[in-house]
Amino acid sequence: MPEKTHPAPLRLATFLPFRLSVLSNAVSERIAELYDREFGLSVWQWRVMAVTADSPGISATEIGQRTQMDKVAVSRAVAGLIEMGYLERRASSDDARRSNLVLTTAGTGIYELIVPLALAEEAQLVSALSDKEQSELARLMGKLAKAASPERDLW
Amino acid sequence: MPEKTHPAPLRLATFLPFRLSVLSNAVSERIAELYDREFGLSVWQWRVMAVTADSPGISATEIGQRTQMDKVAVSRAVAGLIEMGYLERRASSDDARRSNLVLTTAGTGIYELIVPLALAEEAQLVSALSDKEQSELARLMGKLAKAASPERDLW
DNA sequence: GTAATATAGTTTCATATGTAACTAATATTA
DNA sequence: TAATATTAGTTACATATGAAACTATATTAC
Repeated sequence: MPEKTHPAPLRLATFLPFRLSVLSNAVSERIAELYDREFGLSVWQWRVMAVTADSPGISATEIGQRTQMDKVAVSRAVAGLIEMGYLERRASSDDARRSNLVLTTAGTGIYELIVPLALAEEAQLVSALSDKEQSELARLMGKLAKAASPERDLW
Repeated sequence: MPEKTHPAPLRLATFLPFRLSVLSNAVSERIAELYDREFGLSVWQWRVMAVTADSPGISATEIGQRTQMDKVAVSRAVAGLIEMGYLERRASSDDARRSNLVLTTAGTGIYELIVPLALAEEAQLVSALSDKEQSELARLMGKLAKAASPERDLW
């Protein structure tokens, strides 16, 4: 008489999507502490600031591509930052639909305040790993990202 | 005359919290495709089902601990699953506040349908890595999780 | 040059989520 | 054992989010 077949078990604790999600949240929480609690910025506002600082005059669409945010999220983050006085919209000479975004002086100021704190927090976090382990982790994450989303370049 | 000091630059694309978040989303999306599109389950309902399948009679509080969900999220996921007929609430004999949750026959049915699909998807994803790389990734993630959240055990 | 199509970005609306307040039951302590 | 504090879980409210519709401009096809 045939045995009842046992389906392959699934333990959440070893299931990659779950582990990644929990780890990502735990890491983000620590950094968010900085820009959120200290400066009232959301993750998205923080991302927008980062790419704008890196590429002044960037458009909302480009921001979306670089941050993996959709255009609505970008629009809202930008609106918030402008309201706070950290970001400025400049008319584009060649295309009236797009605008060129730049950090204001105030925006640059708080951005430059946050960056070293964020980098320090990150450094402290990864200091649990050796240099070799750090680069190995980065490499493996890269491979996985490509496997998960071969169509678009994740970063 | 002193040079203007350059603050350490921050490139989003190499910033760990960003990379983790984007990777986690990309991976989750692929699996969510299965339980969401096919069966109309949210991530949280799926997590609740997974731990309940693993531990029939579990309480909402325990579910929260195992899934890293807060009690409100658990409450809502449980309510939804009950409404869909996948989960059943049983009175606890010794403590009238808590209830013992179990999957219904229907719930077990669809859970056992999803599990092999989810595991197959996960397997396909990590097949981009060698066995050695897979276990190395798991190990490094574990170390990082402990560093990010030493107080509570993430998984 | 004009009609049709596509793109940049915003707004609207319905739903999801987090925080705090709440209810009911149990445990503590005096 | 009565009063107080804790715990399990739900509800209410305010805010965040995603999808679709919309506005304005630019591009393409004819």
